[in-house]
Amino acid sequence: MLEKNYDAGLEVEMFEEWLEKGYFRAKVDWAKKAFSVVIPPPNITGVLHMGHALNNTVQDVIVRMKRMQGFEVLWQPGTDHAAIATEVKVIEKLAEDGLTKAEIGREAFLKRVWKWKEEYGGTIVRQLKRLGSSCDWERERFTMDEGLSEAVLEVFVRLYDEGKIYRGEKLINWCTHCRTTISDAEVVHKDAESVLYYLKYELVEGGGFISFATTRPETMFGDTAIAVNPEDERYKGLVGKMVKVPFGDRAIPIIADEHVEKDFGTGALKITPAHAPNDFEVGWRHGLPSINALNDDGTLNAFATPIPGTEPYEGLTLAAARERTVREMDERGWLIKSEKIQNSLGVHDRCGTVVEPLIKLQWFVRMKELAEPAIEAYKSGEVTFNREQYGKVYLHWLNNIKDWCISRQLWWGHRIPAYYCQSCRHTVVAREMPDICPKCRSERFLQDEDTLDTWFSSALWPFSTLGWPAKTEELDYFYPTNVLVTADEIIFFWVVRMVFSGYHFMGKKPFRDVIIHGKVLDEHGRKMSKSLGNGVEPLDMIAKYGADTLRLMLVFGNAIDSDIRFSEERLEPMRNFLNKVWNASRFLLMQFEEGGMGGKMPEQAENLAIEDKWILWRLNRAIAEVTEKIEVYELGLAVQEIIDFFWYEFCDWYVEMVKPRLYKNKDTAALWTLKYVLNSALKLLHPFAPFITETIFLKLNTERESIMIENWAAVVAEFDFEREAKDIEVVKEAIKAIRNVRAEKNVPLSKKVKIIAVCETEEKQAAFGRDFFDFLAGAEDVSFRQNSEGVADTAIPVVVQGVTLFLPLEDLVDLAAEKARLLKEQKRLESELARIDGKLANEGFVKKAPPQLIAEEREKREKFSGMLELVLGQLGRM
RNA sequence: GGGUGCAUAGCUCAGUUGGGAGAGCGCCUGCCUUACAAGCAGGAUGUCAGGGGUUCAAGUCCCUUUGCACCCACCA
Repeated sequence: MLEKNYDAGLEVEMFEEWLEKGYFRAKVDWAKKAFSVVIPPPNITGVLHMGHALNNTVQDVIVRMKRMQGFEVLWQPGTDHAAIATEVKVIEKLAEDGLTKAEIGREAFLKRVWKWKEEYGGTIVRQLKRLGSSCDWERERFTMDEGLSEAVLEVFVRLYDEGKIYRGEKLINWCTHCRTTISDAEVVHKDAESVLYYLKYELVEGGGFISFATTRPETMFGDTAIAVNPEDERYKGLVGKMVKVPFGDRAIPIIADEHVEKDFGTGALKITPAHAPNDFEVGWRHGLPSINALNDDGTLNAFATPIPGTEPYEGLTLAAARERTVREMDERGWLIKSEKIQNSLGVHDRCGTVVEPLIKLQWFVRMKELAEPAIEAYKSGEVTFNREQYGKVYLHWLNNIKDWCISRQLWWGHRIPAYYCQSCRHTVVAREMPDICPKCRSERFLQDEDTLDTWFSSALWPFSTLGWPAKTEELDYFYPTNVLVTADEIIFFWVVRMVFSGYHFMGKKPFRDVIIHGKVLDEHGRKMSKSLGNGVEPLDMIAKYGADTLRLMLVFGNAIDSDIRFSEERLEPMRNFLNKVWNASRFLLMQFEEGGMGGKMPEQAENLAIEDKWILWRLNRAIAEVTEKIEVYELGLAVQEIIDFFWYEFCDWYVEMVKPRLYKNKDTAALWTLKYVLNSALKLLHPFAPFITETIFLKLNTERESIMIENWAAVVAEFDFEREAKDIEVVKEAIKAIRNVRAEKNVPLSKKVKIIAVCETEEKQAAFGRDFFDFLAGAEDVSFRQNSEGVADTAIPVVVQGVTLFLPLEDLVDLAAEKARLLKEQKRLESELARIDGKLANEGFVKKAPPQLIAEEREKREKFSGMLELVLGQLGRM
């Protein structure tokens, strides 16, 4: 017997047992079909947030169903070393002890990071387990594991040998806060209000001026030209002339370049190749020198030459320098005016610091060629997205791809395997430090100080976790994986990079389906964030409601790709549903025990009643529907169908219908059907609510081991009881109509009523003769007549398809009211018929609509006209 | 500047090959019916943002207007 309420507190123990029994374990088994998924590895700095909860619920639902369907399922778990995020955390911790990373040195620092990882890195893994994630936890990997690091080395060396990795001086994005380069994908653009300054520089000869507009006057230390559009008549005479940069007293040329827009500002543009992407291009085209006036920490360096005779600029921050340059220009009359404009600023996605474009010597991956198979993969349908729009985003990014800056000035990460000969400066890229320089025979090498972008290693995740570069059976069996579940913001960082890495190194795509799900927002539709303090801890919700409830809430009532507004109110309906499941199960268990079956049930269906056949037929539909919806990753619709079936059909109707049979004689067919349907429904629900379904399943099937290793619910061809189902639907209509009348007349269910049913066919009689009318409609008994002759005029008529039911409620009847009710019904039926007749009379419809649909319309017409006839007949009687 | 998505009941949202507008919550009425009051039964509520088009048929496809959200971007 079950307790009165489900206790979610038992979930932890249950999970431990699943682990012990090895249900999540994946092994190569060529007799079975493989199904594999790689987890988007959470950062070791992470703690479980609602986004993770959603992401992992979706994956868990899919893999749990696949496992029950008989696939050999690998859900590959693991964590990411999260280079910047982790390094920042450890630096902060160091600061608490009054230390800096420079003070303790590289080796000691890395030791501390590893220690930090041991201490905190497993937090999120424990939390994922609490959610019920059925990963093969024995295969947990970490992006800095030995094996995965070997994969990184291999990839770097191979790409270098192929000429796809190079080192070069290019304009990169520099974060002055994190003191490292970042990739384009890590720069986010924020709208900003800036000031556009109109300045002028004096011509070297002739004493004239040229004016231009800029939002960054503080970069003028790096100006190496003034550019105008070649078509611009205003400046034609000036091109080739020199102007004086007041700061440092340099002279720079006026050049013509098509990049300059005549209509913006004054039509002239200062060119600072070292500090702006466009200017870098212009400078490159014109062979201009570039002057880097910035230190790594965002202060100016010695190239920031002041106006002769003034204090140095060196050491000033950019903000301070802007203020001072503008002031000094103004004092000399070189500031014409300033105006506010809207533009956008690139900031580092991790820390929010404004990104400075700088020229630096860095490592890059040449992307153009690598991107091609990834583009083709989407175009040919080898790799799909659950929504076309995400495919477009993916394509757009790949079509406009630029080389990927992969070196980072961090210590935590995979160190770049480039070695520089200390005597001849020759570069060797190799899996390990070379013994001897191939050029000068020197034996002294220094390894590159930089590490790789975190995403460099996660790009390899689908195959590095399976043992690559070794040739493993796992790779043969589980690669490519089947589906990747993630959020849209990760498409560029990760999805794209896994795809081209997969094609390049494995010769195959890394996965077939990419499922992009929405974000979890707070109840007002805002992002959950620490600064707003509006985050909701999944673990708190799990503690209060149980993991099953949270999981259901995250997928119910939302299309998979739309954002979810989280509110505790949304958890309650799911808790209520699970409570319903629990209590229905409790009731059934009571029946089975009282039925003296002691858990032993008949193996086969025998002597099924019409309602048994109906629910089995309806179960078939539910199984087909739920399975299909999960297959196409529409989990919300799958849950909707489970609830519709279990609650509104099985509990509200079927269980009520069979109560008389249970109470009277413990009807075996009813018991069998109840158990069969409940077991099947539990299986359908299991991927979403693994804990409660396991608990109930084991109580219900004491001889079984776990619901997890049962076969997925299957559609049974023998349950093709469509005719019975139709009759039961009419019975339901009738019962609803009777309840309706009772409610209107305020007749409680406890006041029993004799019902007279006027119907022709025996099947209808069989359906309407069931004794559940007592429970469901408060009927004392149902008697049948061929026609309505002799039925008291004071009986209330209720018309459904093929049947008129009379409720003799003499003392309550109000003839006028009943007449009005029937007239209303007549009107309704007539309008339905008019609609159908309109359709059927439409030549186009009859000619072009699918025959199936036309047949349905004809059927409806027959039904409604039959009902109308009955209503009219009754009206005539009255 | 370029692109994408959203607008459906009071609220939050489903509605995926175009074929009789749905759920949850809330609201109203009545029920302590021996599985469940976290429940049961009944009820009210929609110019599916506005306009145009395609089609026998449009919440669903196309165009357009308005409002909102997001993404990309080398707008000095």
